[in-house]
Amino acid sequence: MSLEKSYEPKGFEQKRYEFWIKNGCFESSDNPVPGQKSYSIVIPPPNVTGVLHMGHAVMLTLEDILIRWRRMHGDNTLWLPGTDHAGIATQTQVEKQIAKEGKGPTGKPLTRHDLGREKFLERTWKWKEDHHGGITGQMKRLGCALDWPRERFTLDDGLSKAVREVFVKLYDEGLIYRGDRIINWCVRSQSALSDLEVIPTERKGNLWHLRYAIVNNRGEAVIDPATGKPTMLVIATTRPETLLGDTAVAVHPEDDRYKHIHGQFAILPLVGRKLPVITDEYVDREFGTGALKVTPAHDFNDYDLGQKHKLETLSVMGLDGKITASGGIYAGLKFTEAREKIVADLDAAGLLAKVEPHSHKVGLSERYGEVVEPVISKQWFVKIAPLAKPAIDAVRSGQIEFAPKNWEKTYFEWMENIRDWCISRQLWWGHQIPAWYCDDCGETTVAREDVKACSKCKSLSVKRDEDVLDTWFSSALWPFSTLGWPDKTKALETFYPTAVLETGFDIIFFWVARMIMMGIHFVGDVPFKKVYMHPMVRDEKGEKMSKSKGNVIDPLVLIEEHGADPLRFTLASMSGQGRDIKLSVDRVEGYRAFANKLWNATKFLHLQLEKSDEIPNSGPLAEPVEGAEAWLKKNFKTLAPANRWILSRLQSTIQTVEKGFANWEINDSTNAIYEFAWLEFCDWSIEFAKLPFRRGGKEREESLITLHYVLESTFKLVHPIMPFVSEELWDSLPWKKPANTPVRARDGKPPVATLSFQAFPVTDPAFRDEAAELEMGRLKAVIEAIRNFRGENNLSPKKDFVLHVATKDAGAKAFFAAYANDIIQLARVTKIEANTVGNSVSKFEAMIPLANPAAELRISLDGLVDVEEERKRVRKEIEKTKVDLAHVEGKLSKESFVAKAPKELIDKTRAEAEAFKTKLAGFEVALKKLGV
RNA sequence: UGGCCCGUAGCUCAGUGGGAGAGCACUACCUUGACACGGUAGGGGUCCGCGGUUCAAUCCCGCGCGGGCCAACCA
Repeated sequence: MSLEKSYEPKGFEQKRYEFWIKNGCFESSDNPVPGQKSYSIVIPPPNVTGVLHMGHAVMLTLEDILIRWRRMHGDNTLWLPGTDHAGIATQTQVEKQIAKEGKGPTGKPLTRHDLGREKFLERTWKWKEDHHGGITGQMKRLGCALDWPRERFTLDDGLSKAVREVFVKLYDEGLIYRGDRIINWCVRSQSALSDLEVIPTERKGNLWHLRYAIVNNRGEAVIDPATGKPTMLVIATTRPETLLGDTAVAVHPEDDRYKHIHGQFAILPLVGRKLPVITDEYVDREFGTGALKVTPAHDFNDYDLGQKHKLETLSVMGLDGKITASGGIYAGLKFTEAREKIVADLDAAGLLAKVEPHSHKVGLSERYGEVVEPVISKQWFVKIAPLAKPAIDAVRSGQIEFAPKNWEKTYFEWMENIRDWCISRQLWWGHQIPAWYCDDCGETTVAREDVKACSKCKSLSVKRDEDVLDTWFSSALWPFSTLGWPDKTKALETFYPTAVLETGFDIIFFWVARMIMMGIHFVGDVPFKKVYMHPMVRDEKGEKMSKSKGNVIDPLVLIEEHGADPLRFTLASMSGQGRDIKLSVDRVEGYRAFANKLWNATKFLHLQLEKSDEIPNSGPLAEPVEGAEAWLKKNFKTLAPANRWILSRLQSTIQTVEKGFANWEINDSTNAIYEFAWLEFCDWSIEFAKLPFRRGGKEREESLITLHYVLESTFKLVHPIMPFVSEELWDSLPWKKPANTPVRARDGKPPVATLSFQAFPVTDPAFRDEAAELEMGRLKAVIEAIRNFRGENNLSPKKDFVLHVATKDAGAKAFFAAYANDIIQLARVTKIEANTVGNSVSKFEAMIPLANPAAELRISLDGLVDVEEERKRVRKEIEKTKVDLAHVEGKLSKESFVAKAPKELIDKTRAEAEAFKTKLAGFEVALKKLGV
């Protein structure tokens, strides 16, 4: 099989993916073979109508790496795909669409109410069907090894059944209740929101200081001892309109300014209502005037205060965004209008002490960015504390581990201060709450099956609750609902608990914590054993990507331009960072070059394997009958050092890559592969092999077998990260085996040639060779010293020169005898001639002293380079060596170092000092040779 | 206010209790039979500051400074 000139991902990515799907490469089994471990990950389901963004790309890449890696290790691997119905987001999109289509009966744009619930849901389902292929298709383009036949959707029948089961059970256990509570109300969407869906945002506003007259229980003014006049309590507020709902004022019990008003009453400005003065340590004496107006119906903290002090709760702000009838003369005004009017009226009445600018946090709807009002409303809640406790314990006891570990702290902090979860939403797109209210007796019936009659009075006049559940309610069940729960399925038995939950830290509370609670409560076991948090992707400046800023880097564009693999490699290599990834396109281009490098190395190997022209004994080479690996192992001792060296380096690489995958340090894996493949294999191994390739015969065969084996191993190592290009190149190799994971062989499926079914490399001590690594290190240093001479003198590679070598001992002599040809080849030397120590080869010469191998290298400068240039080079070397020597000698001259440092370190340092001295002396001689 | 993360070459980032690294960018030379998405050589850093522990600190500890995130009861 011949390869294209260079890496062009468009030519093969789609084809490869189709091949994997056709052959069921990503499918898992409910019946693993005996002894086979199962490994499962459920995908964090993206919004079904969404478009793939960078956050998805990170998540999908990292999960795919784990899945492919475990599959190559022989596990029964399930990566379960699916999508989320995303209540508000999807409903809003459809509403926007129908609004464009026409006008309703009142002449306003068409709303969902004009269509009616049934019609609207039909439209939304169609919308879902139309868009579903978008996001799933994009996952496929990224190369995700998802088990597609098991794909689920949070509103499908099975999941709906699970949702219903959970709701009914929690209701029966008293953990779901309906009640009037303060909640976040979004006027725009006419729905309740959970705390998490409200984003506190800094807004500029004012602090209005209002005057409340203080009276006793008989209505007489209370005299302020400080002034001798009737007390006017000044209270600062950012929301004057809420005063209509005030039912108390509060001061700190220890605040001396206000001790005389304890137990008295305040007259509510404009309204005239008598409010009790309460004391509570919650009040901050430092803020404003140290006095607080309490509006239990429209502020979360005031609500708590109200509960504690048994205050009346008076709703004055309606769900329609207008002041309610309780607001007296202000009834019917919008909140903003009411504020203006009330402030004006207060001012007119002389009750406005002062106004000062003040910025404070206002809750905005996550979805619409509009102000969210705390109001009292009848909603459904999950009583969360009893569920949270075991979920906290599971993490504390280590049953679930977070990585990075510090996220556990965040988790605990939230879980220990958790509020009840408001789960009802006034939407249509979602799981409708399975509660029916009886018109006759008022009973609430909650049931698994749809209800026709009241469970208490049997009346047929029952109405179903119109609301749906928070989207996250169904997401919380995802790890087990997708596996068939509440039925006791084989899938559940095989794959629950899942191995890993991998996601962004921004949904720890929305999703991760809730899955843990629900999993433990309903399945009796944690839903996953590990939680891996990946960083957020930001732009080059570190800013959050957003459409409005126009700084979005579209992963699909990057895939289109550079291929899925370079993008994946980039994201994986940046995954080790703390919380943020600043993505730069440069990096993607760099890894595209890496893919191209692999491509060309493979092309070179093909060329060599097939070569049959002028060189003797160099026809197409077949794989050794026992296989390359066995052959190499058998002949390892007699292989050329360069071959033993790269095999040994491969072992270290395997070890690092494996450790990185296992310990959630995937960037270590990517770096190890990159450095091995490029800096060791391509830069040195291939270059060393060119000589034997040119000569033909046994040497050529040995190097070919080594290179083939190492390259194939590299493809296996990189496959989880870059599945497409690794498979394309691997498949082109002549000696590949269809399948070699033991599990696949027993699985009854026909073996197809794919890396998915290849065993992931495992380190083999038989291929470790420290002596070869040491020897090659020396050889590389010799070659680099000569290259440095050439480079520093700007010597064109075309300029030839002879290298004169004077060896100082038998070892050095043997060394140069063995590697003369390699040095000639790689350092671009015409030839090597033997010389004796100290023997000049011309009037001006470059002399390169070597410590190990002990030798002097000489190059005549006649007609080659400017002598002054070479002097500069040598002086530079001398300076460098002097700094090095001073450093180690400084250490050795300290008594405390010699007394306390480990012996090996001292020995090593002494040896280094000797080597630097030798080198320095050598270069000083060299400088003299240059006439200095 | 509390918690967390980050501060290393011009840029994006690795890294280690014992002489500072990569990629990109930059300079010079090179179309050498895999690769110009390439090769070779090179320049460039008080590893944020100040203390402490240690024979030895960029790394560990403390205190600052700067940037970011999260949770929040300052109306």
